[in-house]
Amino acid sequence: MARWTPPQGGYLKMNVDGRVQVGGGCAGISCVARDEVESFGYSNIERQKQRLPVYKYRTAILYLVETHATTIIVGETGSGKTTQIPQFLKEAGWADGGRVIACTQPRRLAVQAVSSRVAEEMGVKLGEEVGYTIRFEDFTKNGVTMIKFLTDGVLLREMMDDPLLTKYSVIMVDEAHERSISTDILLGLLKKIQRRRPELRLVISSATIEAKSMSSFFTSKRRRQMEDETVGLKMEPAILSVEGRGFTVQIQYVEEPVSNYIQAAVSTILLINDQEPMGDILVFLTGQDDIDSAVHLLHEDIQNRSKNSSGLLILPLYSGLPRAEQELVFAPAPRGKRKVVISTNIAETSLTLEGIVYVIDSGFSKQRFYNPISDIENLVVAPISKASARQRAGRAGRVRPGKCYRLYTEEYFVKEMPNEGIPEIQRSNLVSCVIQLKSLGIDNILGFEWPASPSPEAMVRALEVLYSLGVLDDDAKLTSPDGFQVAEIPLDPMIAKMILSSSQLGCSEEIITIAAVLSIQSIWVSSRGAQKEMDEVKLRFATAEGDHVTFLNVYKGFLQSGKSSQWCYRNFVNYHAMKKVLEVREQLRRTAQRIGLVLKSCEGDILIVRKAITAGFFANACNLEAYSHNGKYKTIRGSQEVYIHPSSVLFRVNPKWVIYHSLVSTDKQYMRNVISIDPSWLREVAPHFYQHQRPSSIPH
DNA sequence: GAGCACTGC
Repeated sequence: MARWTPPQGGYLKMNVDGRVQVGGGCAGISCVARDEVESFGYSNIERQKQRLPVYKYRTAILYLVETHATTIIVGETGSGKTTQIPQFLKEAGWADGGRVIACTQPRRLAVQAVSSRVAEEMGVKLGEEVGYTIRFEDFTKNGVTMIKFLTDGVLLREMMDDPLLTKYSVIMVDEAHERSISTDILLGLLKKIQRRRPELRLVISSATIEAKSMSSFFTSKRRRQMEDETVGLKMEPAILSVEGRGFTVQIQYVEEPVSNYIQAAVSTILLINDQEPMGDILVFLTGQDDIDSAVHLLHEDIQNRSKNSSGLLILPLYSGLPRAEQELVFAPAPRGKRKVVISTNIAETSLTLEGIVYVIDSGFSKQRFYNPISDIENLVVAPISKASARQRAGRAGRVRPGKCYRLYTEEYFVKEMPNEGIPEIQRSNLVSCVIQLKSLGIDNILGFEWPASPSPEAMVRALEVLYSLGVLDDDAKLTSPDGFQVAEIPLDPMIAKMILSSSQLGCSEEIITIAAVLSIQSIWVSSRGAQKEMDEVKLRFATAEGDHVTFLNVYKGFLQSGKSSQWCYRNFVNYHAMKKVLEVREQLRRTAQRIGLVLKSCEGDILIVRKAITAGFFANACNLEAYSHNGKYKTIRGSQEVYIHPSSVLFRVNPKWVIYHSLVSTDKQYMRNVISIDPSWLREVAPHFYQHQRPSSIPH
């Protein structure tokens, strides 16, 4: 690779816009700051609690919650809102009489971290007065737990049994500014619940939320009317801001737009290393490729100029990295070395690194966009929002005053960068979301009040897909039993439908294994280095039927080895992933039994396994183009040009008819996880879907 | 013969 040329005669020129107090941050984890955790003793804890900014708002918060149906708390990093507000509420009696205070988080890790911190502060055992629930883990005790932390996804599942969430007196929705799909669905549903349960209190908490738009969402004419009827309770939300406790972060912008942000990032790292006092550097790039080339450029520089940059400890960070390598970023740098973490968005919210003093922000991240017309989700590099930029900058001010180098101009930041990102619900396939609402009895999906409405096209497309799966009827109501059963299974409806069919066909044990494997990222060890060797090992499990059947062979081998980690290591299989497969599989078996499915093995009759897969994924059927030399397929439904991904066991095998699990779009559309089928099955499992196809594409 | 931002049930 060519050596980079430093732009503009050496280094980027930065201008300084003065000192800017930066907010944002991961409230969940950030409240458990190191200085708080490392001290002992009740009085010490008490003193620390009083030092948190939120402490002086205690009375105000309790008053607002008492008198308002909804209270919006805008709190910056380190304000203490997540750990303290539930305790304030409990002390004020909101958990009396067996009622429970709930606090939701978007991520499992945050739920665990925050709940154990709160249990420690209250001097109780986790799982008693303070508990938590995430998928696979329920540390709560009925009648004992007063404060319960949970993911918003778990709370949505709870609504399927108890639509009005009657055991909760207050529900605090934390990190609402992240606008995840679950958070948005939850907010829409909570607004509805409030109409039926005026005594329920909501606390919406977030770092950088546009509080006014959230407030207007929770305000409506009908609500004002209720206000008159419910004496003393204000329906219009209260808004309270709590300052953070982060350090000042000085922001620097480039004077001219940069053409290559990877090179710009690399030269900025070297600039910091030459000119700035010690302190670790965190760089935000978009993905694995960017990160790898930045790491490469830096290593080249170290070799060429050995002196200056040899003091750098360069660490990549992204979710696909093997666990051990990921953990390196948490270890402090050796004496005299400066740590440089080059990361994706994972360091923006999910992971918190201590000791970062300098942040370099490329201004971009990878974001998912869904096209309802083609029904394809794409991952594209897109500009971030001001809210994200502030969040990234805030990562530099956790231990002492820091600096953030933005690789874009101040003018761009002020004039062009959007204030907030597009909520996930407006960028996603809505199939799961629609069936969830249907199962909660929301019949008029198109009339549902969202904090941000998804496009009608995406909504209609989701309804179509669910109709074709036979889980919605002509009136868009859940069918019985299929629709209700699919809604109960905590996976994508197409997977759920596949499981239902497997119960009828007599291969549910196998299909549940396949469903578990498909629901985790990858069961293979990621190793770009030993690719050839890995491909060869993979052939041991490969079958002509396709990837799904290959998964069955891997699972079988794993069980026969006695679930051995050595076996996994030898076979390039990710041991942690396989443990997860076992866990998901167990949950699915329990769910299947609960909803009355038949658990049965097909004893090697793979044909019916492929039929069951077809029953869920018939919409992803593709036909190899006649006389195609390069493995070109066309989707039957949309005549999209697609290819088998080189990681598939069917790559270069190119069966005439295939079904894929998902598409990845790069220079071509690649099908990942592919299985060969007999086209006659398509009409068998989905006659309604295939009867109106063009004559040329009708399977015979 | 190529590459997967991040979550969650």
